[in-house]
Amino acid sequence: MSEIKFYNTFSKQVEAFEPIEPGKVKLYSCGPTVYSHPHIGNFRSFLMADLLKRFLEFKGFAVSHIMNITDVGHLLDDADEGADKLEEAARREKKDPLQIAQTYIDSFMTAGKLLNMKPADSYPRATEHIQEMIDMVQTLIDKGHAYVVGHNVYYDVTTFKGYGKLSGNTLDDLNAGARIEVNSEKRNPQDFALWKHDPKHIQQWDSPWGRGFPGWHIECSAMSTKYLGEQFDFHTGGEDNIFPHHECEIAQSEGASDKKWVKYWMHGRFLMVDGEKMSKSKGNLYTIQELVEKGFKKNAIRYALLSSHYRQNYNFTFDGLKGAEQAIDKIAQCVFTVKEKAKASSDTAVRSEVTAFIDKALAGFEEALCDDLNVSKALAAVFELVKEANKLSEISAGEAGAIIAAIEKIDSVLGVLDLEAGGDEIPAEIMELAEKRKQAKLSKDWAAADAIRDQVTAAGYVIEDMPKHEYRIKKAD
RNA sequence: GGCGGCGUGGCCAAGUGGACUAAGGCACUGGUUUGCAAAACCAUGAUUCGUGGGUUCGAAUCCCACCGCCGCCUCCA
Repeated sequence: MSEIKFYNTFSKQVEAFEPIEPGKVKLYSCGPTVYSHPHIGNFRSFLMADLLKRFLEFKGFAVSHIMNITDVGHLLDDADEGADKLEEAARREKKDPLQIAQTYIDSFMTAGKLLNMKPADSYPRATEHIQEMIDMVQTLIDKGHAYVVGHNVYYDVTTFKGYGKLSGNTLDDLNAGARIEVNSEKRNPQDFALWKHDPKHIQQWDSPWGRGFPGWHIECSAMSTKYLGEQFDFHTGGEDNIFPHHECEIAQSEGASDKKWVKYWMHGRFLMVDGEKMSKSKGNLYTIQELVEKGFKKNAIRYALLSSHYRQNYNFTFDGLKGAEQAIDKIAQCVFTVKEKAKASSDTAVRSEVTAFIDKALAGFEEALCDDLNVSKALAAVFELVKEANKLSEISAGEAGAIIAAIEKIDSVLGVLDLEAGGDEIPAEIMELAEKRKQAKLSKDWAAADAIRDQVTAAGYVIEDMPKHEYRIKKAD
């Protein structure tokens, strides 16, 4: 049994995985900021966390998973000026910020369901944890990590010796970069806000420092501590979160607790579309719902976003999505065929060569994922299994059961097959046509059979013939 | 300017010093099968891993240079 290894952004190395508490894993994922519909890029990062979680569960760990919802806007820039995005959206759509947030939370949840993401144990919302944030800010002030200027509170980065360790930035480098407009209130240009006062802000709360709103890093520190404790195993996010967001979170959490906070940091690389960076101006910012409306299968979207390594830029294309549909169908087809072939059998015996290729595939699958979630390699093992299974001309009931159990086990991690749903939903009239065609074929009326097939094709379905006049109907791509 | 990543067959992608005479998927072509298709199976495709040097008995894998692409350096998954 190979050991589980993950690349840790903090150490910049692949490390052997050892949970803090045996058998248990605590996982925190940076979730959506709900001022717009989440897009495929956001979901690539969320799906990385989903894959990690499903794999750890596959390996028998009890996983506690928390994903925050950022429903309070961030400042646009560190000069602490400008509108925040949630409030901008609220003004644009002439709605209350919380209404805006709810709209996009719903959108996020819908898309997550379409992508067959396992729900987190809890989705804490920033606006419901203001008190926890205030408490943590107070602790940081008491410990000398933070200071108050008027109605604002800042974190003094020079008081935290590890600042910059995650991102590789040093205070000097950041100084040299100096894109930062110097805010004269701060002791150091790199200091970041923990609590801000701004009368223009719509969302405001009372605090010991006056009415205001929390800085945009404190929510993750406060909420993760509340739900997972002062130390936990994994923190995931997109690569852009590394700096400043996660760097600042470490300074806050470790500054407040004086304990090593997160054991493994995992960050997904950005997704590109047609070789270009995704952006609104290029019009290549797709949402999951849009792709489903375009007729792409939700499982194919999941497969596509998941099928390349999370530390690799993934290039999203419609051709790639088509390919993903084909690839999933190959596995689904195999399951169907195996069941069909074993239908008449009541033999529970399993030949040793069948056991052998099943075991080999499962071992290969598991070993690949143990290696820092090498999905591409894991998928190769799956397709070897499919190929071997397809080669069998006779399959006993026992063998079919073993093959399908293996594929189910694999899909508990991949989550792309809809095994319990049994494939596409087929309308009754299409089922009738298929049955008529079968009768036509039995009476060797090929012209009638072909005419019916054309009719079915025109309706957007495909009939695939099986041995003994059986058939499978599926939606056309 | 500082830091980091990538470039493998038509497309996606694994492999990071020796059984690589380079997985797997998609697409293509030929064959088997089929009433004809589809699906499935078999076969075929990189003398080669961005380009040029170098190290080594041996390099896709290490080093140097160059070219191209991507990310971070206080909005961003």
